[in-house]
Amino acid sequence: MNRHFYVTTPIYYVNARPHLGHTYTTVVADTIKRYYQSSGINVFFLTGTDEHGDKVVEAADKEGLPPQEYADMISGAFRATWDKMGMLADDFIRTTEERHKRVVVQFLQQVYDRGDIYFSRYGGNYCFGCERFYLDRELVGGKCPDHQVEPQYIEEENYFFRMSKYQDWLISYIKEHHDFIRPERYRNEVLSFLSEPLEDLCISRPKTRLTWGITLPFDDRFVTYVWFDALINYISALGYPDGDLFHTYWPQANHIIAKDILKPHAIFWPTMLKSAGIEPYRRLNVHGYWNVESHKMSKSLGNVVDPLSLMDTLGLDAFRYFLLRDMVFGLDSNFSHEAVISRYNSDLANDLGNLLSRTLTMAIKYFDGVIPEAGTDNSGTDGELIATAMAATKDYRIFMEDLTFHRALASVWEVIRRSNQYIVENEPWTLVKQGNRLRLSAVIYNCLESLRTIACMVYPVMPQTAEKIFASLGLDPELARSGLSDSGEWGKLPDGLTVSMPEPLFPRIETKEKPAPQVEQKQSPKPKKEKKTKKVVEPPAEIALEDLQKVDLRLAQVISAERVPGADRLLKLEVEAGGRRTVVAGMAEYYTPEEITGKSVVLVANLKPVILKGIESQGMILAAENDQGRLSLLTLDGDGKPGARVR
RNA sequence: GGCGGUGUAGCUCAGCUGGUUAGAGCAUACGGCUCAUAUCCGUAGUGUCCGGGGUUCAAGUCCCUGCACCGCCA
Repeated sequence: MNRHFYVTTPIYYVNARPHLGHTYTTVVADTIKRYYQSSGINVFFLTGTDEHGDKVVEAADKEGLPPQEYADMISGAFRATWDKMGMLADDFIRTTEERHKRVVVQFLQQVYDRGDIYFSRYGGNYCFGCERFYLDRELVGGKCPDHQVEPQYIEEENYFFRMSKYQDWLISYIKEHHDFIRPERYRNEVLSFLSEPLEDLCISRPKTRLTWGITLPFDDRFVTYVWFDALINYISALGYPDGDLFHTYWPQANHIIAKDILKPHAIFWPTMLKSAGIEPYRRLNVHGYWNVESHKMSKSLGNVVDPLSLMDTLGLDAFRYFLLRDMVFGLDSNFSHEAVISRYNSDLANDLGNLLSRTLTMAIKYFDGVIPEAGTDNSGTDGELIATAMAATKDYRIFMEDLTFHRALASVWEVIRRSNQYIVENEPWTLVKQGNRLRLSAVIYNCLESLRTIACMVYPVMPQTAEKIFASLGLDPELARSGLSDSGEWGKLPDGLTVSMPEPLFPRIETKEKPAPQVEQKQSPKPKKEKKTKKVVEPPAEIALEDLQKVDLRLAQVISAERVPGADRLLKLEVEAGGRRTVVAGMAEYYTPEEITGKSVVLVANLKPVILKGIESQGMILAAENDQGRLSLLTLDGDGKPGARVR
């Protein structure tokens, strides 16, 4: 096995503060670092911030700060967040640092000298928000699909990287190296993208438009395109080209990214490296998004969860556990308060926390806290407990290395469950009454040894918890950090140590059985709502009055309605709400056009318009759902003038 | 429109190269224990394995097709 491992997060763009997405990526990298380190491997873990480009200039302007000062501030926020979370990053690189700029310049020169950079003039529709050109067919109604702004035609000269030259090489490289990009879905996606001709990459920006960047070594009228600059951080931080770190760690480079930056990492970066004469990274590991309370995480929506505030209530370890246990690496997941509490109480408090607590209590009660000898009487279900633990350890390693953390943790929980079973099967309290000290020793020893094994496996994900368990077993907590290097052996726990009872690892979080803010259903027509006692949908966080006032709710009357061809659910409605407008509503499964026409409904009037099946929907009609998922419109009880404000 | 993915118990998901009565956790009901953070253990379930064809002695698992959702590309 190779003795070195290099894990990176992306360098985070400093136009926004750290949020859950960044936190997840960094927690994954930290977990990987701890896993390998604990297994006896030298790991280098890199993170940092990406600080050039016009979006940074824009964000800085908004704050009234010079770009560097602004970048210092946000970069500092990232660093402080990771410090507070105890991330074991070995370096934190910033693209505005000299050491980075120097390498970027050298890299550009290498690629230039190889003849892979050329100068060209072209023109097109440019969206300043996206910092990119658009083809006509990409525009929606003549506007940028992201920013809803008309792009401007500009013509300019720029430098281009001959990415297309390396297309065939890249395709065969990906095909020959099966785990170069994983999970496989993203590998397929890249290959599918590469099945079309690749365009060359524009790698410069004229200083007339942007000065916040690294000047090209071969033409000082231009700065480097931010992606070209940023990707190089992965080697500049290692001291490319001569640094020892570079030689030691680069061959084992594992990048962790979210799926939105797949293309730069899977296509730009390997071809850049190839051109510069550098070996490709070892692997690209791609994860999905966290949808927060059923809304998509996105910078533009701004519905981000502050990771620090969440950790304060849950505890760092529990938070990390949830992130890794609930997301299937590579797929999107939902982040809901309900799911977090459920995981916390059942997995952490009931299963693990309670196992430690009950085991230690017995060790203290029956043996004065001194770990007994394993003894010679292993007549009960000892063999099964040990077999489960050994098998789980093996699975765990496979899953960890495969980045299927949810399964790795499930394996650990098999041991935890088996241990709880073991206690019930062997009834230490009965052995005490029978005076069977020999058998009692074996049972208690096995429970304690099981906890040690569990702590070792849990360490990469929940380092503090692992150390607490070690400490309460009388072991040096530091040993938890290297516990995986000799796991897979039963009986490593020395007898004779003195255990101690810690505070509960995970005190239960009582879900106050609040009767769910039942809005008095004044007079709901027929859709009798079932009492949703169980599925209490966690209400969103409290908002202030001014937040509510951002929403423009209006009474609207449906003038006409028709089905949208090619969509089972959609109705196209014409409504009167102090002015006519078109709304596309997903009501076709529940209302016919005839039924809905004439109804007085509630319209969200200032919702950003969206295009659905080619129709612009200028608002949203409110409806509520019953247990079967059937929607009923919110209508008016009495008179009201269309367009009236709903308060 | 093209390519790819997903669709399995109320919820979240396992089910490898097709092979006995389809599994786990959570939630639910009932029972047991008392060492424990009212925790733990056991039992009980329910599933048209998205629909429709087909291949096969045998399909959740392969092929075709339709639907829904998602992603990438256009």
